Amino acid sequence: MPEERLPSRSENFSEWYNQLVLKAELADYAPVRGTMVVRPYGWALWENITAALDSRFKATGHVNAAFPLFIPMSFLQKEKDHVEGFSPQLAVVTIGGGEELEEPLVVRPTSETIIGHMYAKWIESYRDLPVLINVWNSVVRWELRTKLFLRTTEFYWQEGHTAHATAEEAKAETRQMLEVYADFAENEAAVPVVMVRKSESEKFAGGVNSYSIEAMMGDTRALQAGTSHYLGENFAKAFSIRYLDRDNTLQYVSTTSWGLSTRFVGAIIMVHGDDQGLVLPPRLAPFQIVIVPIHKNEEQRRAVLEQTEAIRQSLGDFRLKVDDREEVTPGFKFNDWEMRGVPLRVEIGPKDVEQGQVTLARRDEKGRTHTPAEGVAEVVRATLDEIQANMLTKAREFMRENTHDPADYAEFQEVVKAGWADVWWCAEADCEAKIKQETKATNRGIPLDQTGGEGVCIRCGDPARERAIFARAY
RNA sequence: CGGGGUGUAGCGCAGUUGGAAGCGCGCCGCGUUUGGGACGCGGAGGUCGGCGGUUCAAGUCCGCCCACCCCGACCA
Repeated sequence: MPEERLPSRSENFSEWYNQLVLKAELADYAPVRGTMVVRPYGWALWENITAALDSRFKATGHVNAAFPLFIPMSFLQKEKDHVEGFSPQLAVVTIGGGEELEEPLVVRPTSETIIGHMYAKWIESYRDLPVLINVWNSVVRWELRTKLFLRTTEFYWQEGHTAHATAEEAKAETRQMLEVYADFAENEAAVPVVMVRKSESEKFAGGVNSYSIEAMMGDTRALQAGTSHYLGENFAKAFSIRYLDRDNTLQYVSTTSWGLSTRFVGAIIMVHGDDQGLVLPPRLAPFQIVIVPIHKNEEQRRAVLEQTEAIRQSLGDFRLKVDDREEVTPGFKFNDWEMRGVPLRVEIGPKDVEQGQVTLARRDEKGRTHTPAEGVAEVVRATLDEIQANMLTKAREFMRENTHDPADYAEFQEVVKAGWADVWWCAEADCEAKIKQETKATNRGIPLDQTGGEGVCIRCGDPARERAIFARAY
């Protein structure tokens, strides 16, 4: 049954990814070009992501709200860089109820403008600040080249929008949310990331500074996995968001925005997946455990199912699936759940019942172990924790091994073919553009954690005060 | 938008000089199976992407259109 297998990651990473998304039933192509259906298994994963993030947002004082899908075209035009950046990607509604509209409506590509408009109405005094709102929604960007989860015409995400009395406070918020994303990525998804400041050419359209978490995929390409923008007073001025301070002086607020999307599902797939399929981190997996009962005859069946039910009850604290399908063999189920990335498989067969044990098979490592049925919950809990930690360690190791410090530009050109380059950079846009042209590697950003000192630009040799990461990116 | 490719059963594909629409997987039924992707027998399932043309006859030849995929430019 060759078609049941995936292409190997080494032979065709892109095809491996596409087929895995379809076969694991995370998503499917929808009728409109570039759009996707997130299937129940994929959505369950996304729900766990949203829950982990949402609790962090709430813990840092944010509240959720909802804003409209439609935005008047004129709103987009109020911030010059913003409209320039997003115009090519807009979906626009010109007809409503059969009538040509007075003013075209943009299907939101992001909500800074409409939220800015409302903030102008709601904010009058320093007592109204800060405003810390997050929204869970979907947005539309007419992308030219799409890929399931990584870049789709419509995508699901959260966008946080905050307004502050001072620039310092807004900058601190920007940084705080970047750290929230990094914490989520590493501790929930086992995805190691580098926190960076984006270069001028890579930053958000209309912002002052953009920051992101960058993750290394299994083919060493970089993925921008979450962003946090310091918008300064740009949107405050465009939408006249002002407040009276203690001294009765009219001031502009400083705003931020930050987002993390269904793209992150793609990151989890590409960071952890192997030739067998998905490998999901226990903290986010829709099913942490799958139980596969094994039996030959009716007598065994009764005994095994009885034991299965007992084990299931003792594992009641976990997200768990019992695969009691009669029409497929155990071997089929093993492969099936490995494709779907369930972190831990519990096998219960006649031998196990006889021995008073269960068989455990970890998704992150080969091999099986046995553990007494008595006290299985403690062993399972410890094993899931180990898997979670092991996945992060392995991904960190991979990132470290494939991040290089080339001595000169010739070596740089070599290493970025299959890895990241962490190098001194002169901070000139021109140099950045030429590097992109010559190597296809883009500036992923300036790591916040700098080694210090100074050097010379990897390309032009001019004095450089900062190091940047260059890599081919998704 | 430029370059390349593909549209035939749910999926993957074959279909010769134009002459009766097929194969594998999946699906349904029955039986035997079940510790790493089981097997036998019997079945269901088709506007051959669309429109037009050539022809006694078109999945096949011609024209136009549409959609999707891959590679680039744009991007979370």
